[in-house]
Parts: sequence; C-alpha cells; structure tokens
Amino acid sequence: MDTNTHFGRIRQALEEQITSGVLPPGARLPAERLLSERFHTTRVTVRGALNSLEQDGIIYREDRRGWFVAPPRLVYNPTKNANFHQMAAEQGYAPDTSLIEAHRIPSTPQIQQMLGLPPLSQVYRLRRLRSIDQRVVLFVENYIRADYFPDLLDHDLSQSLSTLYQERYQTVYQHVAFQLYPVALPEQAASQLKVTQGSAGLLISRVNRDQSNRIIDCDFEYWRHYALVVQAETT
Amino acid sequence: MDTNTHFGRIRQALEEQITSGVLPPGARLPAERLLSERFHTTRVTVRGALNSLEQDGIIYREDRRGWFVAPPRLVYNPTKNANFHQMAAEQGYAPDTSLIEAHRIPSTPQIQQMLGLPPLSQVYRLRRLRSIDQRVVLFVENYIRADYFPDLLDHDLSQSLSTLYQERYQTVYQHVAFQLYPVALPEQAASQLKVTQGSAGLLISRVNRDQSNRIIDCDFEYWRHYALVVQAETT
DNA sequence: TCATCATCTTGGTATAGACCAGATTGCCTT
DNA sequence: AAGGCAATCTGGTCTATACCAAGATGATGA
Repeated sequence: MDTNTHFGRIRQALEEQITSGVLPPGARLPAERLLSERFHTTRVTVRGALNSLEQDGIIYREDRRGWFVAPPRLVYNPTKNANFHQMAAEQGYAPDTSLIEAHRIPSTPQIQQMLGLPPLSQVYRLRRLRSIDQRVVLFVENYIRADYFPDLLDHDLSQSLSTLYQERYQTVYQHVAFQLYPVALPEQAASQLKVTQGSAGLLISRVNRDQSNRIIDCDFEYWRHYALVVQAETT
Repeated sequence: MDTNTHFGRIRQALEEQITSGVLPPGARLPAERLLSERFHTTRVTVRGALNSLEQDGIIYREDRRGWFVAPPRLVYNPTKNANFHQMAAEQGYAPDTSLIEAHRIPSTPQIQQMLGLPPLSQVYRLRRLRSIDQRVVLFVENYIRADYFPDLLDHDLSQSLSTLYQERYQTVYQHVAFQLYPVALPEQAASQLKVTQGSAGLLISRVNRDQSNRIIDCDFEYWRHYALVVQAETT
C-alpha cells in the first residue's frame, strides 16, 4: 500500500484497526467528518479511502447511517442447490427473509425467453430481501411458472422456495444454469439494500429445472458485493 | 436513474450516447475537464458519474490515458476447462498473452497449503498479462509444482498452459476447484492492468488437478471486473 | 534515422468550504 | 405511556481551485 498519500495512509490505518481486531465485524467507524479532522485532511479524501476499503469488502456503508466493519464473506456454492437459510445457518450466521411483494403477473418478453414461455403467460413474481445477522445482503426477484404451482401465493413465502417446492409440490431443483457478473446495483436493489444507487454489487441470475428437466423458475439475485465468495468444484 | 442531480444527468447522457452507438466500444470519451465544462459542473462531479458508469462495466479507464467505452463482456465458463486463447477466439476476440516473469522459487506457506506441498518445496511462478483486442483484461499468477514439470521454463510460456501440459507432459486438467470474489485490485495487478490501485476487480483463484487427481498447479486471476461474465451449468 | 528531451494533455490527489436529505434521538405534549 | 415534532447527526452531492505524475507528442540533435 502506497503510504505517500493521505489516501493510502488513511486506508492503511483503518485496515490495521480492523485486521487487528480493535474494530470488530459490525462495528461502526467514526463519522467522515471526525476522520477527516483526525487525519488532518478533508472529507473528499477520507471518502476516497473509505470507497477503496469498501471495494475490497473490508467495510460497508448504510445510506446516511454510517460505515461499518464487514463480517467474513458468506461462502456460496451455486452448484450445490443449497438454499439460503441452510447455507447461512451452516456457516454460523442467523439468516432471515422478508417478503416485499408477491404477485401473479403477465410475463415480460425477457422472462418468457428465460422460462421458455409463450407470450401472455402468467408468472408469479416474488421480491424478497434477505439478511444475515441483521445485515441485508441480498435482494432477490423470483419469476415462477404459475401453471406448475397453483395457489403458491397462499403459502409462507419467507421460507426457502426449494423447501416449499419439495413439501407442497413434490418438485425439486435438479439442474441450474447461472450467470454471475459484477454490476452497479440498480435503483430498486440499491434502495432495498440501503446502499447508494450505483454502488458495487454482484448479480447472479439462475434458471432452474426440476427432476423432469422442466424449467420451473428463474431468479435475479442482487448481492452486496462484499457479502460473498462464490465457490465451486467441477470434474 | 435519478436525473435531479448533475451526477444522474451526466450518467444518463453518457449512457445514452453509448447505448445508442454514437460512442462505439473502444471509443474514447471526452476528457474530464471538457465534460465538466459541457455539463456546467466540476471535475469532482464528473468523476462521480464516470466512476458509477465504470462500476456498471459500461466504461473503463486507463491510468492517465483516458476513459473508454467497454466492449461486451467475455463469457467465462470455469467448468469447461477452456483455455483463455480458445475461449476468446471462439467469441470473436483477438486474445494475446505476454509473459512478465517466470522463475523457479521456494514456495510460500500459502502456496504450500493450496498445492499440498511440504515446506521448502520448489515451484514455478509465472506472471502473465492477457488482453483481448489490445485491451489488457487479466493479470494472472500461476504457481506450478516444479517436480511434475521439469524444464518447464524452457518452453514458450505465452501460450496456454493447458496446451503446454498436454503436448509436452501428457498431463491434462481434469478437476478444478475455484473461488471467485469481487475485490479491490492489489498494487501489482492494478499497475499491470493500468488501473488505479484499489479499483474494482474480480479475483478467481483455482486449484487444478490432473487425470490422476494430483494437484498440479494453482493460479490467481485478477480480472478487470467489467471484462467478463461467469457462466456455468450444473446438475 | 533514431534516440532524447521539453511540452502539453490526461487523470490522480488534494484543499476548504457549502447545502441537502434521510436516520436517529430525545423532548414535549396529549 | 404513546405519539408527534424538532434538533442533531449522518452520509450524499456539489462548487471552485490547485498541484502532481504519467502518458503522448513533436521538435531537436547526434
């Protein structure tokens, strides 16, 4: 790290405080104005250093609330069909899902293409927000074939979908195709995740098939970029 | 997009120019000072908008050279063992690899652990820079078991390693374990990729085994974050 | 012809302020 | 005790300006 600039010095100082454990995961950092005084510099420079640490996943921000030390990343293995609650629980986190909205709507061209549906087909659209240890980390949109899952909306939608499919519809995820790319979080995802629109995120979109190789749903997962590491093995 | 701020207006204006094709992939954007005049604002604000577009992978910067329109992302399928040259060529890009350095060195504890080696073992370390269509997109460090590949350094190391393994050592990649996470690019990767230290990147680290399930090498791939989309399928 | 150096242009870093808007908090009223 | 309101705190956005360092360029000289 280049310590010839204020930028670099602030970055390093904060990084040391964090890795040494003086500032534990979840702890709040001093306010930007306070930091700029303490380092004899300006807010613009301090924000540069904070942004850089945020890029690295060491800290994260909540809009107009402050900066916090980021906990270790969640390990996400898309090849294992793991559901969110199970995955988080196995790694010692306290997961939670809240349902934002659930509707039966006409499918859009994009969704028709992903699900292999004809125009005017009906799908369920779920929007849900997921957190680990009280930190929101994931905003997810599910699009589900309505014809395969009658009365889906009558069930508890804050649980894992894979569990619901299995218990009520005798359907399991068998095959997953996913794409993963770094993006700037779009407006809705950003506001739900309480970050500024345009900040870094990871978009994972998946198309899921059941035991009969029928496409049953697809989803768009918007993750806070520092919240996870994706891991997989193949032969 | 919020067009009530200069930030949002600049973002949108540039985005339109790009998606409409007025500014094609690879084109250079006007200088920051010029943009700030044209939008009746300051460089600080312009840079905010440019950073946001960069996050989104719509534009990219080269240190002290300027801002450019980003071409479509390279599709990277880690499960297919595709080598870089083959993968890029299949998608219509002109790939290139340049060797930065190649040495036989004592392994570090981290590498020993990843490769399952005892202390003091010798490994080759390759550092290479890869580009598509003249744009550097990937800085990669390979650590290779020296005992499995005698005289490796005598060969042409700007080609694909998997090709070299196969043709000269009768060894093929059989099993890959990889981890993928968004990071801020560390110093060396950033300078090689001609971006500012601390800017967004994607780190993919892999541990590769051969047809006998022996660990033969591992690598650390530092990608410019906008340069690729990771894609995979599983059953 | 080719290497070198000065100059210009570019983004990178920095100062020193300012106002806005959402989140939090605590007092004050009912 | 509960609700509402206002003060205060936070980060978000912005102006205006300055100097630095590396890349690009073209004139100069061997």
